[in-house]
This record gives sequence, C-alpha cells and structure tokens, in this order.
Amino acid sequence: MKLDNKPVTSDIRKHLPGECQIVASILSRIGDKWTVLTIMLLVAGPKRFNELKRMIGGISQRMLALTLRGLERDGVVTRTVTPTVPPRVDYELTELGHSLRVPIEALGNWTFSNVPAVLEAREKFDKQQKGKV
Amino acid sequence: MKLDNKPVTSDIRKHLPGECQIVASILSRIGDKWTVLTIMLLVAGPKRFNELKRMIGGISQRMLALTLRGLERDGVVTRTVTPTVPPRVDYELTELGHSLRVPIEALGNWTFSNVPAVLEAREKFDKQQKGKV
DNA sequence: CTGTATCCCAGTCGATACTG
DNA sequence: CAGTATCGACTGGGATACAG
Repeated sequence: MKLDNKPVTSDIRKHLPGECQIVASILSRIGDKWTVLTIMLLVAGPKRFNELKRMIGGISQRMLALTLRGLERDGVVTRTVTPTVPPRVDYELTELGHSLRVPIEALGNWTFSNVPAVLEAREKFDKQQKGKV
Repeated sequence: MKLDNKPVTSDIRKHLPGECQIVASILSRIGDKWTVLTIMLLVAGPKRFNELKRMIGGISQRMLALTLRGLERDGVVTRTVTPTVPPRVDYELTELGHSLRVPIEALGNWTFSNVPAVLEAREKFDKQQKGKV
C-alpha cells in the first residue's frame, strides 16, 4: 500500500482495491460507539482520563482506554503523562484530530437535523412490517 | 452523556438527552461495515440485489440483505419489487439518502486524503509499543 | 432472482479485580 | 489516578440450506 504524493482526487469512489481496507478501518473507527463523542469532547480542549469518563457517562474504564489508545495509534490524539503522585494523563487532539472535526460535525449535523425524518421512516416501516405478519 | 455544560462548538452538542440514543443509532449505522460502500454505489443510480452483491464483492447474501433492510427502515433507500418471473428488486436512494451523500463524502474524502498520515501514525505507534515490551 | 432460517465461530464489550 | 488482566455474556457476520 503506497499512495505517497499522488494527486489524490476528492472522489472516494476512485480508491484502489488495496486502499479499501484502510479506508474501511478508519471509517469503522468513526462509527465506533464512543469515538465521535470522545472527539467532540476533546475539541473543547485537553482532558484527563477520569474527566472524560465522567463526561461520557455510560462508558466503562476498559472501553475508554481502548478508544483512546485507538485514537492515539491513528495519530488523532496525543497522550501526555505527568509523572506526579497521583499520576496525571492528559489527552489532546492533534492537528489531524482537529481536522477530523469538520467532517465529523458535518455528519453529526446531518444526523441531528434528520432525526425526525428517520424516526418517521422507522415508525412507518415498523408499522408496515407488523401488518405483514 | 452530558455534552451540555460547555460553551462549545456546533449543533451536534445541542441535542436533548433523549435524542442522544437516536443520534448514536444513526451514527452506528454509518459506521457499519457495509453501509457507506452500499450508499456510494447507489449514488450512481438504482441497483438490483445481485448487482450490488457483485459490485461489493466481499459481502455475504445475509449481510447485504440486512444492510439494505436497515437502510430501507431508516428511509434512506426504497425497495421496489417487480413481480415477474424471476422476481426483480430494485434498490434506490431516497431524497434523504441522497442528502446523506454530502456528509458521507466529506468523511470519505477526509479519510482518503489522510490515509498516509494515519498509516504513518500507526506505524510509529506500533514501533514504540514494540520497543516497550 | 431474491430472499429467510440455522448453525457456529471470532471478536466485542461490560464487570470486576488487581497494579504502579 | 490511570490503567491492565481476566472472564463471561452477547453479537456480528460467514457458510449453508431452504423457500417464494
């Protein structure tokens, strides 16, 4: 897999077969249950581990750790350890992470403004299914 | 989930608690393994079941059926049966589906153009991890 | 052709306990 | 505070077989 400095067209449909997997793997991280929420919180500034945990609410320690490690691996967040007692770890969006904010918010806003339409569609669909049985 | 106490960024944060689940459920459909690809293919026009199956390649009959059913339920695609022998079923994006194309492509294009950055970050991260053990 | 129904494995996630 | 380790429940998804 190499796409060095190729003039990347802005059309997703033109990707090569090999790139498909990478794109899918990144896309699946976005679709991950906690990723979007975590990024949205970090947009406001650096956060500590438990700070994020509290803000997210429903997440387990394990999943937050996994989510953050995944984001760190992909270069979206940085992890900064301050070796005090007790230890302090700050997570912060990288430049790449901040650039992700734009498309993520586009998607979030689309979702938000179409919630009624989707709900209506689901209700209608479910009602039809019910009548079919 | 509490996103409502900070003076932050976009509309996505303004949602009410109850809507959070809906937003998450829609978002998770986007992150679904086959959804984005399927939508991208349908952007070009209506497609039949096996036509989609062939184009996607790696998908099983079961997953394509489930994916399409989910999209239909959310009002993103329509399913049109032509009762001939053999039967013919066409799937087509609704207006809602076509509007989804914009944010999806934004995300896709971000992903596509940042593949090198992410790959580099992963490689760097993995190397560091390796050295730590 | 276009599905639905079953079986089954691999991976995911939460809860809990333990460590530095 | 900030994790890692482990276990068990649950689920996604492929393969296969069958039906309209």
